[in-house]
Amino acid sequence: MDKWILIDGNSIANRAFYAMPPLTNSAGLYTNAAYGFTTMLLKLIEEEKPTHMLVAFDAGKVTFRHEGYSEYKGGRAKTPSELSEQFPVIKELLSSFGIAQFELSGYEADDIIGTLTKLADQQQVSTLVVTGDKDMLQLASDHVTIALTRKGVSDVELYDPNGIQEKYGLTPLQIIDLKGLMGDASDNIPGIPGVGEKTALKMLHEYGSVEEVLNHIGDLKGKMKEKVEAHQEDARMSKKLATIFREVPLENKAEELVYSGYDKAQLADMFRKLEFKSLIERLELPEAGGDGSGGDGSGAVEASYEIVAAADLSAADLADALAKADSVYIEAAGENPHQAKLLGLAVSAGERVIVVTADSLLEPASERIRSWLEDAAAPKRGYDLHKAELTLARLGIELRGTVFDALLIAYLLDPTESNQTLAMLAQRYHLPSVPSDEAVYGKGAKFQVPSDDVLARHLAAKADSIARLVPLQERDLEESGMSKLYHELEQPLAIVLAGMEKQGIKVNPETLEELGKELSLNIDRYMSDIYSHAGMEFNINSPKQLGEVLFEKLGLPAMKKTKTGYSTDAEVLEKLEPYHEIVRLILHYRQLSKLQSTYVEGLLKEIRRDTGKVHTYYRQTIAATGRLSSQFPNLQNIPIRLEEGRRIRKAFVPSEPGWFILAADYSQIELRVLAHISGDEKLKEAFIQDMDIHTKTAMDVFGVSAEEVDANMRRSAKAVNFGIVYGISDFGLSNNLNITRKEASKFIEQYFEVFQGVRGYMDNIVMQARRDGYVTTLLERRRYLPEIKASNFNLRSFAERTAMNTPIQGTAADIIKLAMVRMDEELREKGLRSRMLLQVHDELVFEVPEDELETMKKLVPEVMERALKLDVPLKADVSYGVNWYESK
DNA sequence: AGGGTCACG
DNA sequence: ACGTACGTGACCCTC
Repeated sequence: MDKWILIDGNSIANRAFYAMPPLTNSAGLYTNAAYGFTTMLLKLIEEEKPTHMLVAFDAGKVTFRHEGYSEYKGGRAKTPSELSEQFPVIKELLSSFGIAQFELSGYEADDIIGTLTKLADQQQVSTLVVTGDKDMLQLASDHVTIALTRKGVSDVELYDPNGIQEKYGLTPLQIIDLKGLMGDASDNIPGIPGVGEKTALKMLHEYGSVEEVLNHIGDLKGKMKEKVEAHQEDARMSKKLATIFREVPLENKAEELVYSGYDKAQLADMFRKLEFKSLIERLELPEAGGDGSGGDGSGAVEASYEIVAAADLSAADLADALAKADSVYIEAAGENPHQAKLLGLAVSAGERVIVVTADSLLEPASERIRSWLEDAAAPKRGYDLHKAELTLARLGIELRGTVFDALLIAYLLDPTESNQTLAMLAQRYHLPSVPSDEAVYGKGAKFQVPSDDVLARHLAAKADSIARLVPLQERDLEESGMSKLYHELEQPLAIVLAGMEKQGIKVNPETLEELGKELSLNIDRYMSDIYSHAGMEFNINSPKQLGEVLFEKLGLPAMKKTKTGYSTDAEVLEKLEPYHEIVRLILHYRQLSKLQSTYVEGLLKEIRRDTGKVHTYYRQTIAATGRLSSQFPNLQNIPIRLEEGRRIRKAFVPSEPGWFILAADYSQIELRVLAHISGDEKLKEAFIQDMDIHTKTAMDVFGVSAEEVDANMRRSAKAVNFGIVYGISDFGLSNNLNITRKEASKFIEQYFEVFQGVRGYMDNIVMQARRDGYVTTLLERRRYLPEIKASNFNLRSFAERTAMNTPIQGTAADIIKLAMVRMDEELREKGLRSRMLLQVHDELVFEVPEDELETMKKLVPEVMERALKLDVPLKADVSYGVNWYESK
């Protein structure tokens, strides 16, 4: 069975270019579009196993479309040189792959592909068209499926005629009419001004085609009638322009499409030239160049070190090596450091890397290494030493003297990058390549510890890589002004966090089990009620089955769709409540089963048999804003908003008899931070006078006195305040308050009238982000926002909101981190027995002996409030009780 | 493995 | 016109 894949080269190159970070090879050549294109090709070849492949490109600047309409594609921004220089590279890549490429002067890629799909239809060959251009949907048929790139390049959404019908309610050919009515700004196709997708779809559902819409102008009303009347010609021409020409003279070129696989060696050469190291690995292609000498012209430094087993060194040699250690790498298998198995460690010292396996580390002979790890005066430069500290702690080894952590620094340098592995860092800094963990260990069920030899080499490569990273990352940290943030905040915090995690918090299983029994009874009751209302049994937990019951069997109106079907989330269900009794039951069922599965059963599984405690793992290098995250279990999302769930907190108790749980949380920290960074006088004044901020906002926005603010006004003001912190949009606010966009827009305008300093901040920070490419917090934490310059409205708007939100959320994160480091010092210095256990973004939780209650009630808020001096006071409220629930 | 949903700040 | 509020993690289902 033949399978054709036809790729819109220009469209995919564009997508890849904007989806990938601005990657260059060491010669300075931009390679990001080529890289994205390549990953997509590899994926298509692997998954689709095509027998024929073609990449079509647009040729030249003028096509037949310009004959009737010279403005076609006018006003389009020039292709940036960083992209255009990659087209020859991409074409060369395609040759290496052995994939055919066409371009024909006077025609666009669409037309070539359109012509070939016509052929595919005639010959009934299953064909996949890959593009980022929605226009191409018009080519879909029984044999032709369109893969539209969604996010990035490799992620595509498939459309056949049924899919198009589902999504738009149109046939493939009507896609042309859609464009005819709404136009396309990127191709400078005018359409009818004022008609967007929504209006166009409505018209087409009613009349079927552009021509029929024009025949029924009489039925239209008001402004819309005038516009359609005035732009009839535009609509007709737009339809013509949007029609893909399917008669390109290609003669018998179809034979050239045959694809018979790529030549590994040839492709490897190309990948080496472009320095696609991870792809070379992925193909299991031989690594670049010979070892040591020669080089491959990539400019990468060659690794050269001797790997020595610690056991083979004399005591004197080992002591000598440890004294001049450049770096250490400690390997643990498993994601959860409270359970991870230590595999071994490697210390890089000059020309040698000393390797110790996990087993031998615990033997008496390794005493010298253990004491080195515990020696606070011996500096450790490593990678993810927070995790290492926890893993070692379970073996009775206390890691001390951390001065440099490549992971933590990589995170500060780019907190949005999720792949901060040493393999990736080595590549980014053009260091000798480090194999990926996946390549060495396998992943998932296939995970396997390799032979001692292979393991030693892997650990050595990592330790060596860290040693090489030290000067480079230190330079970058200094250049970006984050040295102080690292040395005085993040690194000390890592130690404090590890202490909290090792301590753990006691959870009473009986309390949870009791709650679980009660939940079980109720869940069963709701289940049978739901079944009887539905008239059948089904899996309520399955959104798919639930959707079918609600929207097909019971015929409730579907409000929202997801990628895979009907949306049944709480927002939708709440709107459906009046239609059917079952909806309320489902909402309750969902609430209860969430509590049962995640918080009763989930938490019970995490309680350590021996200590009765749960030990979370705070991750310091995940959140893009600088916040912490919490895993295994997540103790930052324990229920509180609803009473039923809040009762879970009764299970969190002190670990010593007679002690108390004490919790302190910042009041309105984000809005206080906003008052400070925006300098807004009104907002500052509100906090200086310690007013209820939402009431105050309502007073100012609605122009009423405190007594006149009713519950509804306060609720609106609260939503506006939230919106402000998130980077407000009228759409978001309207959604939240269930009001029209117009009304939301008016609210926002009124807010900005009053809080002009806030408006100034919002405008300013977006400009700043555009100018610098990043935004910062008060402590100089940085977040890059490359998409702030995107031409795609969505991407750009997202980046703009992020620019507004990150300095606020990030500064709040800075502040509580400062408070934690200070608090840890205070507890130590004052010799208090109280322990800091948890952080929940704006809240700190302690366990406190009774005789320290008075001290802590004063000390904790004081430390939190003095963590950083702002133009407005910080405020922390404190409370305590016999469990977390009671400390409210 | 990825999507949907929902818990928190 | 474009279609979203900012930041996370866990559980369940589906493929």
